[in-house]
Amino acid sequence: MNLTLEDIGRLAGVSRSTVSRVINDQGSVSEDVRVRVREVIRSTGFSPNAAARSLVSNKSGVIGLVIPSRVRDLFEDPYFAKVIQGVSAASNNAGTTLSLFLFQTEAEEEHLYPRVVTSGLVDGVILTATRMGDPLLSRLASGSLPFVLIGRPETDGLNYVDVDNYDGARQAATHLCELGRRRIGLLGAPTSTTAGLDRLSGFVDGLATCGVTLDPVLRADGDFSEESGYTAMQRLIPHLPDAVFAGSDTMAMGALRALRESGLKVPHDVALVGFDGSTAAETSIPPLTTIRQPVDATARRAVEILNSLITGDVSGPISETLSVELVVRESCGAPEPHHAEGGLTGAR
Amino acid sequence: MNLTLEDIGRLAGVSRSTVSRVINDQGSVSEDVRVRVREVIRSTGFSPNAAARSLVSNKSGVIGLVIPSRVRDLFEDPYFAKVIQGVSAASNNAGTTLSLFLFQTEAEEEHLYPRVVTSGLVDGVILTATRMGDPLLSRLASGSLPFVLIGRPETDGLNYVDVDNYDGARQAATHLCELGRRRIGLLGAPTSTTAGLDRLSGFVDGLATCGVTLDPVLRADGDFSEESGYTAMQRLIPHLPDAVFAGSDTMAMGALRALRESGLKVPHDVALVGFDGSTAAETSIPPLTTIRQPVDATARRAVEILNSLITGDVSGPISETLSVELVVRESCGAPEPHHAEGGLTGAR
DNA sequence: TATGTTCCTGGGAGCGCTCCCAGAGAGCGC
DNA sequence: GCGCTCTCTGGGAGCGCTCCCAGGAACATA
Repeated sequence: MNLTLEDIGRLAGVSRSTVSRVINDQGSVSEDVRVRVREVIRSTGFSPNAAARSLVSNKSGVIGLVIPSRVRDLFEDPYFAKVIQGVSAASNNAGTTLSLFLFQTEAEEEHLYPRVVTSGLVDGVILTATRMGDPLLSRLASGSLPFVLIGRPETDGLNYVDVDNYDGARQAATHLCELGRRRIGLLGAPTSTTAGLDRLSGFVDGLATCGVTLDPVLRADGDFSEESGYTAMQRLIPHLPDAVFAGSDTMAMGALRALRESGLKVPHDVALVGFDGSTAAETSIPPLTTIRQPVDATARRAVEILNSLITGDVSGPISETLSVELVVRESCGAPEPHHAEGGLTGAR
Repeated sequence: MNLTLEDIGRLAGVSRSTVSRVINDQGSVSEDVRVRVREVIRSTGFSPNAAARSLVSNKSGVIGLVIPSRVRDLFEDPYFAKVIQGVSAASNNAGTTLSLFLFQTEAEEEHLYPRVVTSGLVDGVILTATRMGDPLLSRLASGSLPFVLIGRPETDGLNYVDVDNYDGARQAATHLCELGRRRIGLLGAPTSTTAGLDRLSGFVDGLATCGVTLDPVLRADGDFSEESGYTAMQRLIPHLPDAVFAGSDTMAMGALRALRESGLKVPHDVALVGFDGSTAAETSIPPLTTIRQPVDATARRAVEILNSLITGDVSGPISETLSVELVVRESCGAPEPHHAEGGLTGAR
C-alpha cells in the first residue's frame, strides 16, 4: 500500500539513496536514471513519508498560526478570517503546511501549548491578537522556537509585523478636522492591545495638530465587536459629537446602528470613520470612510520572516511596520469622495 | 537541548521503555517509578517527538481541513469562519492537531494535493464547500485516506454531515405563505452545490403546500456573496415580489441594501427571510428572520466521525443530517416575533 | 602499466519512538 | 527445595528517511 524509497528504487532498478537524491535534487545522478526514477514516482503517485523526513531533518515543514483564547467570540470580526487566509496563502506559497491553533479557553491554551512547542510538530509559529502581558508570549519568548507576531508587542526585541496604527488614526483625526468637525469622539479599540494604544495616541496627536483636544466624555472603548461599538456609541450620543472615529470597521457598524436608532444622520449629524478596510465598510449605509490596512501583506511578511528565521538566513529581531491608507467614502461627509476604491487587499 | 525518552529515563533512573510506558499509560509500571518519571517529565517540560512517534505508529495525530479554491473571494461569508472555528474546537477537544488547507487556485490544489494525502501528514481530512463534480472529491474517494464532507455530496456512499437544507427552505416558504404573502421570490444559492439544490426544492415544495408556485421571473441565483444578493435582488424588484427568501444571510444583506436603495420597506413592501443564522442577521435593519443552521454541531460531528473512521471504530459510509430552526425576527413581518433568540450555536 | 581524478552509485548508521520478547525478582503452593 | 505464575523492567529491532563514506567505472595523465 504505502510505498517507500526502497520500493521506488526497486521499481526503477536503483537504490534508496539514488531515489532520495533525485527527489531532493542534490548530489549527482545521471540523466537517464533521473528520468527513470521520476517516471516511477509519477506513475506510482509516491510522495515521501513526512514523519520519517522530519525525524531525520529535525524540520517538519509545518508552521503554526496561533490565535489565543480571547478571540473566540470576537471571531465575528472578519479581520481574523483575512489573517488566516493571508497566512495560509503565504504558507502555501512557501511550500509549508499550516497548522491552526485556535484556543477556545485559557485551560486549552495551557494544555495544548507544550505539545505544540516542544514536540517538533511545527518549525515556527505566527502569533496574533496578543494582549499586553500575554502568558503565551512570555513562554514563547523564553523558548527557542522561532516565532513572529502580527501586531507590535509591548516589549522590544521580538519579531513582529505591524501596520501603522498611529498614522492611520492620525490621518482619520486630521481628515475629520479638515472637514470642519470639532466635537470629535472616539470609539476606542481595547487599550489592552498595542493597536488600541497606538490608535488612541495617533488620534489624539492628529486632533492636536488641528488644535482640537479629545473631550473625555466623547471617548468610550470597545473590544472590536459590533455590539461594543453599538453600546459605546450610545454612551457618546448624549454628549453630541459631530464626528466619531471607531477603532474598527466592525465597531463602526455598531455605531452606525446606534446612530440610526437615535435618528441621527450620517454624515450630516455625525461623521464616521472606521479602521480596517473590510468589505462590510463598502456596502454599509452609507459606505464607510475607513483606514485600510494591508492584512494580506502583513500576513505574507510574517510568513516570510518566520521562514527566514527557521532556515537561519536571518537572526536578529526583525520588525516591520506597513503603511495604511485613508479610504474616503460617504460616512465622513467629504464633499467629493476621491474614489480610491479597490479590492480586498491593500498592497499587491 | 532537545530531550529524548532515553534522557528522561537516565534522569529518572529507568529505561527508555519504561518512560514510554508511563507516557502512554500502558503496560505495568510500579507506582513509585511512575511518579518519579512523571516528575522528571514535568520538570524538564519534555514532550515526545511527534515525528518519531508518527513514524512508528503510522498516525500523525493531525487532521486536515480542506477548503477548495472557489471559496477564495467568498471568504467574506462568515460561514466559513464558523466552520473553521467549529472544526478547530472539536479537534482540540479530540486531542488532534488541525492543519488548514485553503487552496487559492486550482493549480495550487493540484500541486499540493498529493503531498497532503500520500505523505502521511494527516490521518484524515474534512472537506467543505465541494461543488458538483469536484475533482478533489473524486480523487479522495479513490484513495484510502479517511475523509468526511461537510455538506451532502451528489454521489452516495461517502461520509458526510449536512444540515437539513430542504426542511429549512420549506419552513421559510410556508412561513411566508402563512403571513399572507403570495408573490414570493427566491434569491437562490448556487445550484452547483447540493445546498443550493436542496434549498431550491424545499422552497418550491413549501410553496406548493400553500398552493403557491414559484414564478420564474421571481427567481435569481447568486453565489452566497453580499454582492450577488444585491444584484439578484435588483433583478427581482421590477417584478414586484412581496416576499423573498435568500439563499444565505449574506445574500439577504445584499438584498436588504438593494431594497433600501429602491425605497422599498422591509417587511412592509417585501418580507425577507435569510438562511444561516449569522450574527449579522441579528443586527441588520430590520433584524433578519432566518433559518439557523447548527454550524458548530456540524463541525463537531464531522470531526467525531472522522476520528472514528481513523481509529477504525466504524467503517461503513456514515451520514448525518442535522435539523435547522426558523428564527423569527422583524424582516418577515410576523406580527409578534416569538423571540427564540440565542447565541451563535444551534445545538449544544 | 600505474596513478590520479571525476562522476556516479549503494549501503551502513542513526534520527526518537513503539512494540515485542526475554529475564529478573517476588510470592505462592506443593 | 522446586516449579509455577505474575509483575515489572530493559534492550533489540525496525518504522522510512537523510547523510556520509566507500568503492566501481571511466577517463586522463605520468
